[in-house]
Amino acid sequence: MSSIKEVAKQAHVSVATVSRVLNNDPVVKPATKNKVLQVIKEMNYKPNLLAKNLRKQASRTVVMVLPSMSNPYFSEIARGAQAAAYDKGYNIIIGTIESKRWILDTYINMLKTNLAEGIVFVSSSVSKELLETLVDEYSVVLCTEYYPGINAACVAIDNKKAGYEAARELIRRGHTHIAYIAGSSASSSVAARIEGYKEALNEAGIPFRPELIAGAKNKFEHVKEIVNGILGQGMQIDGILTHSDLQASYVLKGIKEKSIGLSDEVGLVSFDGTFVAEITNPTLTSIVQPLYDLGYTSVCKLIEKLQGESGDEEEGLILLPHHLEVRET
Amino acid sequence: MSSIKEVAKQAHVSVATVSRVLNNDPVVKPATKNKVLQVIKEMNYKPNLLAKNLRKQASRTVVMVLPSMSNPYFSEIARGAQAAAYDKGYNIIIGTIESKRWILDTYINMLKTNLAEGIVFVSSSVSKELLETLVDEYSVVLCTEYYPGINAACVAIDNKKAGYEAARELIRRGHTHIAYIAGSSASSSVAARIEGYKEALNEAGIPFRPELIAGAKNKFEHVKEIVNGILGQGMQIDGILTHSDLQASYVLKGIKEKSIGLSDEVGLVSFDGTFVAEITNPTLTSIVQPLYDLGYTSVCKLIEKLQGESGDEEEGLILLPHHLEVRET
DNA sequence: AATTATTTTGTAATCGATTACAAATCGGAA
DNA sequence: TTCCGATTTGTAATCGATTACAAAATAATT
Repeated sequence: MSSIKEVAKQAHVSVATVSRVLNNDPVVKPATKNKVLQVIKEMNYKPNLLAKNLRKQASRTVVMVLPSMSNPYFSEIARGAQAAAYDKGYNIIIGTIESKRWILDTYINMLKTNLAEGIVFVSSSVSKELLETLVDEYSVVLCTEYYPGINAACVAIDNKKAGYEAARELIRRGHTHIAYIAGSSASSSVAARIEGYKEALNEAGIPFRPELIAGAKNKFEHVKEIVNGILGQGMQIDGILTHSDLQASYVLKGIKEKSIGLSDEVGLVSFDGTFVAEITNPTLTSIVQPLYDLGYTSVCKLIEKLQGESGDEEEGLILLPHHLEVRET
Repeated sequence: MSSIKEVAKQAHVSVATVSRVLNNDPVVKPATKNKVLQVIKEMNYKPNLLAKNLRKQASRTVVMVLPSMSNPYFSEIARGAQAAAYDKGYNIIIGTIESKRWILDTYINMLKTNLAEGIVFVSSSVSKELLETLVDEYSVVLCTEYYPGINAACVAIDNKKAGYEAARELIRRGHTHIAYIAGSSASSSVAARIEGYKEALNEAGIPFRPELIAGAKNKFEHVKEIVNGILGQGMQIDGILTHSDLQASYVLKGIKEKSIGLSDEVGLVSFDGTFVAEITNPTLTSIVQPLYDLGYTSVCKLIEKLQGESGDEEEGLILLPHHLEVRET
């Protein structure tokens, strides 16, 4: 492997000059610059970034941690994140937890060992306690999930408004017994959406019934259990909100195979708006999140933070617009 | 940021000793080892991996390049790849091309600049020409797509057998006019599956008709166009094989909204077996690929290669088992 | 031509680890 | 005690870049 030293020797200049050429230092005389570039091309030289990174104490690498990869919701965020990193000239490591908590250490250690300069946590991929120990020392951005009291920027949608709009849509269609299949975690987005949901009920004069709310994982069996559980309590349901497209697809599946005792005329509105909403039969009405942009913006914010000189900026909530897409359900 | 030097000073030993402790060198006396470990803990010291990587000329990082992320087919491969990297103590960078060819350079440059030690190309994320220039100099593994004449290991399923089995299933059910919606690229897997398909036809005494084969992208509009094109030529179709679950879901969608002029009793078998096959209505009969294992094995092979002393091993085709999963279509 | 100012290049320290080799320490045998 | 070998530790070079500072080369000024 050719090094800068060999290039210097071949070009009859010092390593400093070669380095200057590599970094486009305008101080080098055009003649020498050309000579050096010539040699670089001839030798097919590429600088060793391990050395550069060490010297500059910067890896130009960021990490994005996702709960999982199998949900298209996350892939879309990751796609935006990759694009942002590319545009800003950074490398990005996309890591997933897959519900094995200890894997998170791998990614956090990248910060601690200088392999990465900053990190984006998507959804509930990290606990508040851990976050607290990180935000002071490292650059952290949150994506889709807000942690009150944590001093880190958060990029998300207005979940309360989204919950309100989703519920209002069902109410508009005349549904009044609306169940809410929330996400599994007690996250801020779930809480905010429920708030919005309540507000819509309230506005329509429909009493709020807590029995109609339950958390469920992105697993068919789990969703089925939850819905049947609510129905088993004798609750009449004519509308359902789900936290994700996948959950909604499971509801449809359950209805179809009659393992969920709902008529197929129940109103169904989901969150996310991934391609899943378009391949189910019937297709899903959903609150479409700007997933790509959420990923893109998160990484941009993080990199801005890394490059900004003063460390004490707003660190607020950055809300991106969502919209209701009415399809067949 | 604390360095090894400061640890050495605090512990009243040399940096060499600290380094030995960090690397579990059995030569250090237990007493000093404990003393050093104590200081490391007190100072909350973490070694700077940028320095270590430079010195050892190894980043313990590999790259996996995927055509895209939006297809669950690839996410599942990526999931396996991540697990393998984790198990082997490597970092992995998952990169997607998203049909912007120039992005590939980003990942290849990681090899050239010592940021990564090896690379896995999934599907047709790289051209044969480029591959040829890479395999001699770098460690390369191919995943799901084989390039004859290229000296790199390839992890895939037996596509010919899979094509045969898929077609045979439709024939078994009495279908004889079987269209094949191949992948968009002129890849080896497409060719192999078509070979198997032909073999099944041949075995059943059904004449092969090239008009029934067409490539299509993973886009609804494109699949619709292709299928309607075949039908427009007056071809009677009572069975369809698709290269992916997504394509099959588009066929179902087209049938349902009558934008594809097929009866809903047409036999449909897809490849992949992602979760998509389970959320469509009806659910998809498909050739299930061991996607997670394909990703896992690819990365393992790559790392083995990196760690192996002799560079000239078999480099052959590693075939993983697939199976036909009969669902509703 | 001599002096100064400016441009261009080179020398050497540095980033933070690893590791070959040398040196110190220790224990036991003569 | 003295010497030898084994164990343990330290010194310093090294990885390949960047960069402050010094030095050389060139241009401008008197």
